[in-house]
Amino acid sequence: MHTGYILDSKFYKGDVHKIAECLLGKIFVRIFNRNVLSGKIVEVEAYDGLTDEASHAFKGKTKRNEVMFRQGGLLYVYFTYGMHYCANVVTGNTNDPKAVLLRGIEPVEGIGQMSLNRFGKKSFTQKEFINLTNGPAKLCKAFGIERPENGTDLTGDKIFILDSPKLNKSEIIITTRIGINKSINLPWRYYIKNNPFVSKK
DNA sequence: CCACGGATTGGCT
DNA sequence: GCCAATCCGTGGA
Repeated sequence: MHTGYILDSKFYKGDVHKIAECLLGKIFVRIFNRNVLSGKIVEVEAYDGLTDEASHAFKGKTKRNEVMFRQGGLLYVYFTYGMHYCANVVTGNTNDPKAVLLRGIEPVEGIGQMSLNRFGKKSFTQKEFINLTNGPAKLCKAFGIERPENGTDLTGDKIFILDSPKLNKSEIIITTRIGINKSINLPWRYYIKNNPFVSKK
């Protein structure tokens, strides 16, 4: 099944930017109805509720964003555009609202189930394969992540991330975030060069 | 109370 | 490239 250790609470307590970059190449795992769904993280963005106007937490704690204000190592799931869920890894300590948005994952295990979740059918074309998880809302759909998963402890046994060797600097692109209107010049987006499951160039 | 827009996606021009 | 879909949080009257 898997190799590598489950990332522990210490990992998630660190600096959000370092964690964002470190998460590239690691394996995101969800146990879904007894099935193992997993994939390699290939694209992320960092959000800092204290200094970053684009962060959901910038204006303070609300019912929606309260998970971001808790300890690092939880999953922050939010609902947007009336139909989509997106998932973040919460980092840092209590009342230090920082998180890493998962924007692209390369499927590894449970691909048939992911297709079922995403398209309502088990088989898929080559084009649909890329389309399974190359976006923040797409990957949530494929992994079956919705409102009940908000606040899930990533050091538990339902959703967790497996360690993997550190990537080479030359494999990583660092650039500005996408889909936002504020703090648009911060270079807080990280992705793996040439990976087809990155949402956009 | 109402209007507006969103860390997106997919379909159509 | 443009825009509708569709819920919900936020802000102003």
